[in-house]
Amino acid sequence: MDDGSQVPSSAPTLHDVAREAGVSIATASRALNGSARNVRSENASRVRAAAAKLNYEPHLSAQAIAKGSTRTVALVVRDVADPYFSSIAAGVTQAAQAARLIVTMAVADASPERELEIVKTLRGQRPRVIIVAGSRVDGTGTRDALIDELEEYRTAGGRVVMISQRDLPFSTVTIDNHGGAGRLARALLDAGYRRFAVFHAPEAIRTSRDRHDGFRAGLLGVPEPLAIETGFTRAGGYEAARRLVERGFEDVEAVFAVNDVMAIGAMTAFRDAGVIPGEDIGVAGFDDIGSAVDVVPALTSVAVPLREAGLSAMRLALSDVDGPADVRMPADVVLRESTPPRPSA
Amino acid sequence: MDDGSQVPSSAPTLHDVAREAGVSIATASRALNGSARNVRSENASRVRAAAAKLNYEPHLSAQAIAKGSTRTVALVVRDVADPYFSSIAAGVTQAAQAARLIVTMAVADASPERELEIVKTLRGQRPRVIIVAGSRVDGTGTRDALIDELEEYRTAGGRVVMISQRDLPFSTVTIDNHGGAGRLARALLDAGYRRFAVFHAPEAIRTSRDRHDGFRAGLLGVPEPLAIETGFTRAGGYEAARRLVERGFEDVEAVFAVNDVMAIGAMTAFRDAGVIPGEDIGVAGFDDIGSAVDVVPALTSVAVPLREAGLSAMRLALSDVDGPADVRMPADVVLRESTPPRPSA
DNA sequence: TTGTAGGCGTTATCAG
DNA sequence: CTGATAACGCCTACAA
Repeated sequence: MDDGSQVPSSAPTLHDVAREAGVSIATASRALNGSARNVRSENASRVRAAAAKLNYEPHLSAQAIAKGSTRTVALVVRDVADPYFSSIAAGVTQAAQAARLIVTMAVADASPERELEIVKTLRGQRPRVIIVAGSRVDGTGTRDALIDELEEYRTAGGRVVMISQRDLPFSTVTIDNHGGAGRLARALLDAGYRRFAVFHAPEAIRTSRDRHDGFRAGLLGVPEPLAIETGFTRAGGYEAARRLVERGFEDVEAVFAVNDVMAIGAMTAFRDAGVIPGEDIGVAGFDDIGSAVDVVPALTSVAVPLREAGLSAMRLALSDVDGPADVRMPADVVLRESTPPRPSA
Repeated sequence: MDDGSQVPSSAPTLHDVAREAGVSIATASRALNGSARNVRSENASRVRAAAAKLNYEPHLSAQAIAKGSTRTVALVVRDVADPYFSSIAAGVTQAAQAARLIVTMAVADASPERELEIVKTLRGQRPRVIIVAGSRVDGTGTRDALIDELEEYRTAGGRVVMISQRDLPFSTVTIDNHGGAGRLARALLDAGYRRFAVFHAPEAIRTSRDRHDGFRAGLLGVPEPLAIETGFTRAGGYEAARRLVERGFEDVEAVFAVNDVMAIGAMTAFRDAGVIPGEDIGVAGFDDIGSAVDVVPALTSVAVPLREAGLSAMRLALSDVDGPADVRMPADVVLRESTPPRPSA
């Protein structure tokens, strides 16, 4: 009646709960979260009842400043829509929710500058953890700035985990790119392939370089593969395949695209050009994303447990190791119809 | 020398900046963000210099409680790894970053209870906006609880936007599921198909039901399609196709799976059973996810601008309309090789 | 233009 | 076991 508040009354506070329960604000606080043992059980239930009645939810920001720490983990990815990153994100959020942590996500697009800027503003959140996923371009000046930024964050008490960015002074979850690609090379040799092309991204993209290098390292006693540089995306793969077809591909029996989306784009390009993948030319990728099995022919790839990588990253962040720790995710070859055994020439 | 702090000195505060610049805390605050006009430019630059030197970032939680509002957008999705949701998430984060907002993400898995719980704890963040994406099961008791929760949040000053959940008292971005499916039906009729099967999810999943209904509504003068209920996932599509093959499919010329991942799973199942999609049987999906064109035969689908939906959701949230507003995303048929024109019988 | 002081919603300390 | 009261880091009248 006399309340008359039609304005957006903001959410109830601890104060309201305490008043409703007829206790002090301190008691209410203790009953709700603190070492609850020290509050008379009758009062405790009064408080809980009041909280329930008012549908009270504690103000996380207020808690954060009072306690001096948040329950937030910040995740930086290059592109959420990319299955590679969204799988990692799924793993991270799963582990975070299990630990009752909130994950905030930022997208760095393709630019290292943006990534730096993001990490800067992320620090404002005072997250417990910052996880940076993504194959960052290295060699740029912003790289050092990024490291400084993260190191400062860490000395301020934060935890940093990198996914797939080795050689940085932080805990890292790495994918065995080099080894996996090497094993793929040998598997293809075993299947009878001898002459290869590699569709790779610019050297600055570490993941691409590692896979490319690993593949070449696995190749023994066969000619150096033809290297075609292109974008790290589906479109890149498509375009590289088209270039290969235009150039003529009599001297290549199979192509290795450094990731699956590129490989799938390449397969489509081949088909569009009348070249049948798996028949006229072998195709292999890396990552073993879900659609690898739905494509025709099913794509030979190297399986990387992306979701697991996200889980591991959180685990690494939460475990209280002192120095930077490393976890290496396996990468196992999965042969499928896109690279059928080839009668040795 | 006398400082002796080796412990994780926490991040610099405004206090530190002020001291470094030799001004009061208030002046520092004003120089950094407030109506900066009222501070002598010399002091202003001293403060900025000090902030830069200390690498100061304002504590967002502190700002939040001081100002009484955050710069956070909370996004609830069913599964980040699903391309449907990750595309929406990409749109949301893009728009949010443009508006200098932080997005926090929570994953509701498959359970409505979990969704309710999430929205509850989300309120603790006091986000400016809550966006709920995903085709929620309706008819459950938790549905009403969810609505209550969100309504309370809104009266407390928050903004709510639903994606793809019509008939709720909130602003909504809907996909034209019914219309799109109807147009697909007519396009298939035009292509000469007459007898259909529909792979759909349980009735409680609204999106599935709408697409199913829309498809039937578009069918004129042909027999009622065979309905096969299954899961809303790739595995569901696979399994439904296998069931169809086992049952015998002489009486069906094409199947409509209510989403692309189901359709793609179905195509793989057909192939595994020796049935060639696009030749022995037509297949169509819905969503037009990226891999629809990479699959063979390329999948006929209904294109839904998912990323745009995410952008629209943010726009809706930020625009200051009074009542719930609605935005409807178009859904356009894309015919591809999985449903080649069929010589009318 | 600047500084002082009070307040935001919690937690934590410290007497009662 | 409970209740004042002082933080936490920042913003913003209000006063100087």
